[in-house]
Amino acid sequence: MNNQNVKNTVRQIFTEYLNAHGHRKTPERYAILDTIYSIDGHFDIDTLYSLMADHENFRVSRATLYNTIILLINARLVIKHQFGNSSQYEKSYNRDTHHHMICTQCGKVAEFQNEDLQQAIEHTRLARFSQTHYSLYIYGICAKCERANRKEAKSAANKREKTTKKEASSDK
Amino acid sequence: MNNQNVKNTVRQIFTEYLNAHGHRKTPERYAILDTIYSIDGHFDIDTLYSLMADHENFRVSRATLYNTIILLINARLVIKHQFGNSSQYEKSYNRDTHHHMICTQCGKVAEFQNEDLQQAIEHTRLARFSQTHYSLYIYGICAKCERANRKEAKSAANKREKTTKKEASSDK
DNA sequence: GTCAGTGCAAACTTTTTGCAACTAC
DNA sequence: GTAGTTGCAAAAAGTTTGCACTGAC
Repeated sequence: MNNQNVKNTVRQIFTEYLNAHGHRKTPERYAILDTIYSIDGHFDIDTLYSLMADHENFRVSRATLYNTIILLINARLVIKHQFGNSSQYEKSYNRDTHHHMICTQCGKVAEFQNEDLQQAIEHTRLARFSQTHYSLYIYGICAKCERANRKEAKSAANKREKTTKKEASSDK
Repeated sequence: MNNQNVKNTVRQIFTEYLNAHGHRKTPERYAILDTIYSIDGHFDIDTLYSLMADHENFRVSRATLYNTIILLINARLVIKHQFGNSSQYEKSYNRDTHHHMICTQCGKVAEFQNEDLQQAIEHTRLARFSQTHYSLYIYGICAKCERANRKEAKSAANKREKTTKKEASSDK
């Protein structure tokens, strides 16, 4: 499905959602939906706010962004994540299921796909709970930070050694 | 392992961590660790702050809580979650691995265990990334909200029907 | 004695809320 | 016309920061 098709489809889904819940179909809401579906990957409210102003040439307030994104989440067109300090969002329609690797040191988030994992999670039966979606965050240290840490550990070890020698030398 | 044993062990692990990184072993830090390991389940900074004052009879500032909890996370004694608005934490040593069900409507978080899922996730090999831990959040609607929604959908459908009839009656 | 760590308050960031103006219905 | 939405600004909530004081080493 190409990008324009996706946009048309999600607009339709959103319209149905708004109708079904007695909400108004304002131009702001559709502009926000369109902008979100132009973004690849994650974004936060601030980024979306800037994009709305720049690309779409359609200014909406942050309050409206917060309001609208709640509707989009309920319409299952957007997924909310919470890594780092601010909430991150991403479009969810027609997007490959993926999981997240998060470096606990530098905060970098990378996506990866794994069919088996996906199947296992989606087929989990939960009592008294109807599953709509899920997020899997795997935390650890990315290759870059790993290298940095090895260096630090080395120098820390050196430092300890020197200290143990009771400042035998005038070395700082 | 009983609770006191766990507390002793984590204190020891923390001591080693502090030594290894050249941090000081302050009474505040140990009091915080102890309090955290007295809590079952999740807690946020505010809860911890209150508990410190009430139970431990040892007052520490929020700033110190934030500082210390970063150390505890790095020492792998505490895990940080981010559902809802504030960060949630939980002890991680000697605690059964579990996953989370989160109701997107009322925000309630429940834990569940699933050995297969756990195995599948832990044994996932990731390129250029050394996994330390993970979080699996399954979102959906809990039984309670499900029931509430069925009621609401019903009354909304009634409302639409009336509206479609072009206000045939004087009904509001 | 020194400097990392602490408490406090102020600052900052992100999100929510109250209200007047606007507009989809 | 009216009630749901919007924008704005103020408020709230959570977290970080600067600084003077304290105490672990």
